[in-house]
Amino acid sequence: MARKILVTAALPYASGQIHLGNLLEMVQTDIWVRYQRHSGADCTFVCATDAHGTPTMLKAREEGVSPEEYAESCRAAHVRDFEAFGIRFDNFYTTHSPENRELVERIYARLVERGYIHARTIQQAYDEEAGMFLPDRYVRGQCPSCGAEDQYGDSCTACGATYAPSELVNPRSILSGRPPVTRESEHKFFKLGEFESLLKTWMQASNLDRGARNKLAEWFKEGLKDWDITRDEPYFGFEVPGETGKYFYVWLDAPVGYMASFRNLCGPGEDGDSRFQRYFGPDSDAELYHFIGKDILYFHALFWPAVLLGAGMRTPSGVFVHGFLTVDGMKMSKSRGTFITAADYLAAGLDPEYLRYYYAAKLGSGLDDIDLQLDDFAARINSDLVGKLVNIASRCASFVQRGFGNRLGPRLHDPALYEEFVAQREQIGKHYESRSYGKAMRAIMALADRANVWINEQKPWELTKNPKRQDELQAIVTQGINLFRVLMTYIAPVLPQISSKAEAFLRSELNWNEVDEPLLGESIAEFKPLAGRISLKTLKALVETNRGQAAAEVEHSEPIDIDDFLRTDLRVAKIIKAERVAGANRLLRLTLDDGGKGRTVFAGIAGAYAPSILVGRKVVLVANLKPRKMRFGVSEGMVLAAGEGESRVFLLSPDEGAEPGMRVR
RNA sequence: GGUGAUGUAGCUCAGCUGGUUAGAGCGGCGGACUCAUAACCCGCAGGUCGGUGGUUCAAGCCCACCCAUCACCA
Repeated sequence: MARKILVTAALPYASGQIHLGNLLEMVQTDIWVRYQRHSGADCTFVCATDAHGTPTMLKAREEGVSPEEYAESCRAAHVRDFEAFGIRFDNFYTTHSPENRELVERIYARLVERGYIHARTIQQAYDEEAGMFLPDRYVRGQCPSCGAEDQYGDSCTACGATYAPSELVNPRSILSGRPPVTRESEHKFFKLGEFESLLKTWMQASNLDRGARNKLAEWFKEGLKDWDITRDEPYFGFEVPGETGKYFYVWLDAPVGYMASFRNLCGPGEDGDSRFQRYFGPDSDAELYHFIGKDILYFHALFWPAVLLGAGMRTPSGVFVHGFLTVDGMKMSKSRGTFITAADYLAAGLDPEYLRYYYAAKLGSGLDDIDLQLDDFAARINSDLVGKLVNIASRCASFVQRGFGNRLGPRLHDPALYEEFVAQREQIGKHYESRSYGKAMRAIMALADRANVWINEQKPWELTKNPKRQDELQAIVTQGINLFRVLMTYIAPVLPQISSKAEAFLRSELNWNEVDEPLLGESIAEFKPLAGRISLKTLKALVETNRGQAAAEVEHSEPIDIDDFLRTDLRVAKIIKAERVAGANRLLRLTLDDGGKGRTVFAGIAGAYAPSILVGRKVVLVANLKPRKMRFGVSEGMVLAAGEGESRVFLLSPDEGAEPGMRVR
């Protein structure tokens, strides 16, 4: 009996654009789902746009449309982006749906019935001009703890203190800019604390990573507090039945949105209902897994199972938590150009399959962050995917075509080797199952290495000259093609496009459970390159373009703390020598006195400065910039200048008295 | 501040319940081959496994402290 599995990925929020971080999760989930389907499980994958909440309401207002219309346009954009990356949902719905409303109301009614809801009056910041209560993030002011300016209402980015918005010094609403007043409001609370022991039991029984368990244990230790599940109008969401002007908090209806998306997929009427019940009924034997980022573990491993337990429904079989994506070792940032959206990636002409492979190669089961390094990215695609894997088909195909009219031979030359490849299926499957895709990729690439070595040893190119050994030659290249076929089958969950191209080439389906049967005696299609190389230049250009756009919106640049800034070692330096660089019309080679041994820096300022007027001038130098090898030599730093480039470049210089080597801060 | 995670060759990472000379891929250098998308193959160089102290016959792996990085704090 095939496993029945329902999988979800975290709901992307309406107002956000899909970026490489969202894609990390979607790709992780999609690979798992595809693997399950390949290996014979009945696996369903649903998701939705998280439509509700204050940000959606305000954005819609800004754009002069209804929140429904706005959320729908976001959903369309989400669908488009995910499709481009080969994410194969069975349903991508929205949380603003009739199914979701019905489920939320039903669950809430049960929680009320069983006494898990109580009312409490709270004090909350209120913007009188905007006429609404303010979420913590909509109040800014001075941190009560360290005095840092312009901090959010919930925590300080400078000192890390957490507090209530009312504690901020000189608070103001980011909507009207006026100081908020405090108003009372009655909210509904969910008694999370009553579920502590049930949650602990659930945690033991369910599939959670060690890291996630640790985190939960930490929260249990702190004690579980009641959860505020309502918001005041105006709000975009579902109204609480029996109340006026009260809405369910977006985080209550979002996870229910998983169910609602599935309910929608099941179809209307009783048939739909019974299918739905097979997955969500209390005696369901279906597995239910949520893929999420570590930032929303609290919601998925505490609130969500507790709500389900409270409503007498089944709980998730597991919650799979992944880390964040960093780019070149740092958080994605608009100003660094590393906040890359799905659309940016595609616009740069990069193949989505490559990102899928790269993520797969680096993903493990834990919640460690994944770093996207551009050089590493290019290297892995070019050497692993193209140089190793695809190359196997490429180097064998020419023989099959020229010598045998694209027909494979009736036998393999080395059946034992083929068996070894088949024998890896189980282990690789386990790696997929446990989400250790990195290990799976390594195992596959190790086999690809073996295949390439084997072909080298067989030297098929020497046999072409010997008419008596044509059968042997055909058996060798037939084996090569078959080894490729096995590997493509293994990697198919990661590379849907390339593997379907491989299927077209092999004129046969890649079937996980049938790799032990080699493809013999069949005729195959003419070989066409399955994947091309990428150049580092394209990748770098992607970041550069983004950075350029970011510069245009300075006011939105992300705040950094003083330590971030101090990592940049700025020094006063004096230009000793400045000379044009032959072959580069924008560069000047500057020899600098930096207070130490001196150094050489290439600066793109030739369009604006004649070398002669620079000598003796003092500038500001980025002293700890990694040396960069250029065609003309190594640049050991950077001099600071303002402007867009070409002739519009303006060097910064210190006032009189500053000496080379002085730190700038 | 509290808590958690991470720190292994230039880069990305493996290293099972502690056990012989610490591994792979990429990059670098040298060589070989020519079937293949300058791909593939062989060889070489590169690490006091963040630091200090401890437990042990034996520690990258266990313990303590410290340092650095990242994250979370509903």
